[in-house]
Amino acid sequence: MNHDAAETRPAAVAVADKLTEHVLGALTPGMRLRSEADLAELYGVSRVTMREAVKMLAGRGLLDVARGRRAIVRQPDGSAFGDFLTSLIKSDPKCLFDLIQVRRSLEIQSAMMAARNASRAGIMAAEAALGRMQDAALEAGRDGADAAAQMRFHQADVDFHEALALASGNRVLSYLFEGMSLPLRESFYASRRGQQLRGLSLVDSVASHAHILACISNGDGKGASMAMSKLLDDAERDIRAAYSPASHG
Amino acid sequence: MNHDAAETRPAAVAVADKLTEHVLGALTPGMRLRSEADLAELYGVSRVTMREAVKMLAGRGLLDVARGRRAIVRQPDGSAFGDFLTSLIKSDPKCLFDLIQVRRSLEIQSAMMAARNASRAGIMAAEAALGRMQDAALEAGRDGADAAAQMRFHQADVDFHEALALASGNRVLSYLFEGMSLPLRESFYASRRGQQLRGLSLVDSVASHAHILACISNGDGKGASMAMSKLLDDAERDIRAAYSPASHG
DNA sequence: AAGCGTAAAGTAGTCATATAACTTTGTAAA
DNA sequence: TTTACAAAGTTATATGACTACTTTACGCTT
Repeated sequence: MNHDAAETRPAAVAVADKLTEHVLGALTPGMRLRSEADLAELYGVSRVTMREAVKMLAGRGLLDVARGRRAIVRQPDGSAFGDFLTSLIKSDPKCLFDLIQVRRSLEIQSAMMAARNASRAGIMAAEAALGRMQDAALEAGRDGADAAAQMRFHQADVDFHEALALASGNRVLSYLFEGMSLPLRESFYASRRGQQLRGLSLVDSVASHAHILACISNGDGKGASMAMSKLLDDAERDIRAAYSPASHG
Repeated sequence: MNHDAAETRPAAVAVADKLTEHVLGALTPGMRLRSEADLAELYGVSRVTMREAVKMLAGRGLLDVARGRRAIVRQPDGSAFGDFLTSLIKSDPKCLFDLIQVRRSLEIQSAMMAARNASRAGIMAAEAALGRMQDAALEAGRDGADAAAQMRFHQADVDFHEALALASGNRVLSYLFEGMSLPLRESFYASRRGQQLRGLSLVDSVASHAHILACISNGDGKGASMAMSKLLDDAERDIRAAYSPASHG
């Protein structure tokens, strides 16, 4: 009998859906797919069509394809979300501020949950990131315009917040932060520019982060979330000041 | 000078990147791309390679491709995020609870901001969704197992929360809720099953939502966020009860 | 026996060409 | 003006060939 009753979708799309289901249902990250030729025969399409289906999955971030070797199933990560945010902000830069607000509430949640759930290893990871922040802050402090040190500071900053998300035990939170980190990098440098006019320095920022971590390791969720809230309020104020033309005379 | 110095990436990937940049930089949603043949010539690759590049962008959700008509630039929406969440939960169902917690903090943020920023039109949209919730709740109430009415209720529920996000003026929030709605649908039905054993009914849920909306239209952000927090606490409790084997005897 | 290098096989990447199927457009008839 | 239909535009799919890279296997050297 007829198996699909007038399939209207292109074969490549139909095959991509079947392949997606197979990848998600029967395969785990790191596993290799069969060769394109095998898959093409398996799904009853040509190699060209099969390749288009694979490319759609690759675009979605489900597969890693490389020359000469069979495609492998990707570990889930925040890049799909990050790509979406990047294109969104590129098409409407105002969304950067929307993102900053979203980040704020997620960070507060993250700090709260980390205080409740963090393991000793999780706290140590955050401490390590904090140490790297401190090192970079001191280096950047000696030379106010040390771009490399500022970059290291920002990376350590991101690492700190991702360590907190990891310590919270909430994987979705981790992926979200990972995805946000790239689009947010831009706003960081804007805020640094702003902070040269204003008060807060990198060293003060380290102290604020240290306070958050102290609350977390004491299991003080309320204190951690309040401290995080204040940290991000300050950061947002600096970013807005850096972007708005009103501040400087 | 030489422009690519031993290009190691496949041509399809390089072309996809260039096309992405072009789409994001020079085109707006709704615009049509040139024909594949034109693009292939423009980028100096064969039609096959060009099609693979286009398919990658389609997989990322940047383009809508259909047979016979040129590809059009998609309006940004939450589907890329939703696809990611769907595959994540499929590969690890525990992440559903992580998502529910993330949703909780975003909803609180949404309610708070809606109270501050909602226009009259935005509030009316939420009222309309609330009306549909009420209608569906009453219908479902007459027949306790009316699956169609429950489905309408859930859709209206989603509409209500998306209306709030829209009213908040934060586009990122809107996209996030849109993306979460599908993966969360599953948890809704689970909680309904739970609620047949427990107290809260659909009608009570409508009342809770109405209270939130009342706070928002009064500009009471604190009240709105507290009410939202309580609503979602109850919802999460029901969902956990429905999923855990411990509750029922 | 162990290590190494090279040949062979496996695999993804790219191309040219042909044809089918669908959409849009232009034109002529009602 | 509306409808019907033909023509052009465009995407979808297949076949076959060839290239370039990766992995594997085999035999040689040490």
